[in-house]
Amino acid sequence: MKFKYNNELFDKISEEKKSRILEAAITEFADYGYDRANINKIAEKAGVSVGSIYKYFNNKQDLYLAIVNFSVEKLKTVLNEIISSEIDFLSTVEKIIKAIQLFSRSDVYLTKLYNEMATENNSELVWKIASDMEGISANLYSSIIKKAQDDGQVRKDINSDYFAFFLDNLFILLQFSYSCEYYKERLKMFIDEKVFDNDDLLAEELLKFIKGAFYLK
Amino acid sequence: MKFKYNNELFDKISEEKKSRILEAAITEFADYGYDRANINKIAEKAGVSVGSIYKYFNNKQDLYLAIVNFSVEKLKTVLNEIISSEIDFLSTVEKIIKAIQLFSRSDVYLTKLYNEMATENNSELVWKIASDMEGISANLYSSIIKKAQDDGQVRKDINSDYFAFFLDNLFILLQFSYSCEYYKERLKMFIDEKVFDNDDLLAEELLKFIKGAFYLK
Amino acid sequence: MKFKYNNELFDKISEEKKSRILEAAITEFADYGYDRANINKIAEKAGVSVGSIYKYFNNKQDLYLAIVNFSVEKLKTVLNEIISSEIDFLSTVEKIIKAIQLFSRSDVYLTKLYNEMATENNSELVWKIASDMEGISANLYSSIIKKAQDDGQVRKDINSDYFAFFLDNLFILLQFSYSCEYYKERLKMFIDEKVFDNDDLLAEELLKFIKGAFYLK
Amino acid sequence: MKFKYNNELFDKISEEKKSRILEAAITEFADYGYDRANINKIAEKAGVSVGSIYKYFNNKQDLYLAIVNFSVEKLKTVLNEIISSEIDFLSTVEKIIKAIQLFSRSDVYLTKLYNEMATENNSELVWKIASDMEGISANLYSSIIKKAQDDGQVRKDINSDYFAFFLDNLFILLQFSYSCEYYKERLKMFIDEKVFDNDDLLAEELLKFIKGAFYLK
DNA sequence: CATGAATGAGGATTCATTCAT
DNA sequence: TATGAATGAATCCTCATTCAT
Repeated sequence: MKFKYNNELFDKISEEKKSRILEAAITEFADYGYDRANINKIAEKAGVSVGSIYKYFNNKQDLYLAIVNFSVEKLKTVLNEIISSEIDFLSTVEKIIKAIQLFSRSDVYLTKLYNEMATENNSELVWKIASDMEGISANLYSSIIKKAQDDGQVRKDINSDYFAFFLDNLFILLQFSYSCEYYKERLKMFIDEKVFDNDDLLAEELLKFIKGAFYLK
Repeated sequence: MKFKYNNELFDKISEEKKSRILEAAITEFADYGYDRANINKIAEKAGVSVGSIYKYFNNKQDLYLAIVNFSVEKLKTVLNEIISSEIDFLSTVEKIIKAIQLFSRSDVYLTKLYNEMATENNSELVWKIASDMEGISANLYSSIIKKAQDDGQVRKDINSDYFAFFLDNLFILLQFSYSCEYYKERLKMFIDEKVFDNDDLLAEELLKFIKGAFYLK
Repeated sequence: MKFKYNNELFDKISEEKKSRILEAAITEFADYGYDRANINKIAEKAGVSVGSIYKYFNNKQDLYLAIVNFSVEKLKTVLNEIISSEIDFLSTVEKIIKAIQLFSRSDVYLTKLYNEMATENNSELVWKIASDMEGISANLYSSIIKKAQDDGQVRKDINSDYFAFFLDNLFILLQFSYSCEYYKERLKMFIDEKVFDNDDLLAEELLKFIKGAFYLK
Repeated sequence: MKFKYNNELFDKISEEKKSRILEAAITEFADYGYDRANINKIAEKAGVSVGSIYKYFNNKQDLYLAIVNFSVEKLKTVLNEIISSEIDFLSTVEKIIKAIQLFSRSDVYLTKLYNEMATENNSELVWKIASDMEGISANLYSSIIKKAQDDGQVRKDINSDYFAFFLDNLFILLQFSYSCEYYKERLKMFIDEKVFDNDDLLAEELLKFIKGAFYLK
């Protein structure tokens, strides 16, 4: 299913203006959270009028959903590239971990936004967002695992859906731990202050963890 | 380190009134998030005056931190009971999983609150909260793993700190998946609508996942 | 030094609207004092929204400082006209006395405001206001006196700075005595109920007082 | 006329408790002004309960009036001592100036309070306060001047009531200039930063000013 | 279409005053 | 009489949204 949160007018403006608006919105929402984010400041940062913002998007929530959607698409692209490279399961996982580390460092705001979004209490909004992510990880991981099981790379006595879920859980918290203040502090408390200086070690241990879980020889 | 977010006056009032206020606050903060939570409504729900709330707590943030602290203590109690029961590693993990499932169902608001809290953008606040949780999971899990390694229950070629981190990640997202709207929707997408009707299956698969990761025979 | 307490937006609106807002603010602040003055009431009186007030001025204090500044400018204009008329010292003093009497009657609120302002306990605010008035009386009177000394109109065995200060003291309390409740009551007690019916007598006696002090033949 | 602003109960408590309450109130009112003064803080500072304060005084305004009254009495005592010493006019004035300088330095709060009080906008309150001060300066100065005129010390072509008023104006602003932030800044602008290091010079010049005004040979 | 000034409802916080103990 | 916990009205300020130009 595909949702559209912007009005037609937004489709017509220049790509440059579009991205100026999206970037401004992502930064503001990620920095202050949904509630404290200020539409007037977003307009100013983007160099357009508030009036225009409201011509492009019906309201604050729609603008929010639009950028969430935008960030999801960006993530999908990264993941799809990895998946389509047709390598073995473990290498795929390793690539994903590295990609998350890279992505979370460069696109901090997108991950913060994801976390912010997941906290949203408005249930209608939650449903819209969750649906929006549909298929992205759930089906993706599940099918990779099934394929790996067929190939004999992964143990067969596991439920691929549940294991896809656990795998994604590890990935999600990895992202948060690289982007969101609270989870960063938390990671430091588990390891130490210097944990962020050694991405490879973390990747290596996580891979070991996952490898064990999936019973890879 | 130990913080105290309420004023002395709060210590003096009846336990019944205390819990009325804490419950009202937890519900409000968990339902609406920090920003949209309304102190006046909390006071009304708790059956006290706003003035009293501000006699007990210096401001909205302190009230918030107080209930976070309160929920952390509640979690600690549950975990400590399990840990102190001196059983083998795998049984401990199993007990924790079951406890999370139970706790998350009964104390939905506490977990929602945790999620809400972890999203907070105010960095000073984040630091206070994170410090507050110090030792709870980080040291706890790490030491259990180390002990299990010494006992020969768990593989020795892993870094106990990192594995404690991954383990906690799985637990945290398990909690969220039972309490927070977004994560509930997400879990449904990974498995199906009926996933919440079969807690045991989820527990079983997660245990299998962790067992594999920790290389238990 | 020159301060600006309003935002640019305020400069752009119509003179009519500007003065509606300033008048409303002056009246409210002078009637109730800084603390009890109500921004919402000011907005209502001025026929604009609270939001607009806060677009024009950053906060209550800035609005207050803006009108203080405004009233100072008004006073300066009156004084400068008198000074620049190039008459002898005693005539200048006489003109100032008459001007104060006139001004205090017509612009009661400005003087009440001055008194209110001088009472302000917030020291940062006090410094801003005092600096704002810089040069208005201090340098003005002092230089007039010096010039009068050079001309032989005024005795030379006095310190012109101190005498300027004493002179201004007399002027300030004259203003208060015509505008502020307390000082009005006080004046009545010194003279009688009908003192305000005979401005000329007061002016005449004050002139006599000052004339003696400055040793004019 | 004599007013009483405290309830009978206040008369019965120990002098020590009385003065603890009055001192606390004077400090608070002078520091923060009538509006921002906090009755609960006054009670705490004085070491009594709020309930007691409200047993002793009907409300905030009455407590305020009571301390104003108290401070007036203190001033009266100082002035009466000077007046009753039966010296010549100029020496009396000199003594008063020195007394003001001394008093304003030691009892800063009383003078700040006077200024605060004089700004009060509530007209009923103003009338009460002004009446309270009745006779203190008005009649006092006027009669001294009349006596000095009879003695031939002071010129006879002046209205003693008006000149008493001008004289008191100079005294009042002298007090303010030693006690109140705004007037202190103002004095510095007339003279310089070091003006407060040389009380004698100021006294000398003021005496010169007054001497001239009163035509003393 | 774009602009950006104007709107006004909503919420955290304070503090004079009361009253049960 | 003394206490001090409880009350709740009152007010500054923000910001999503509108609409005249």
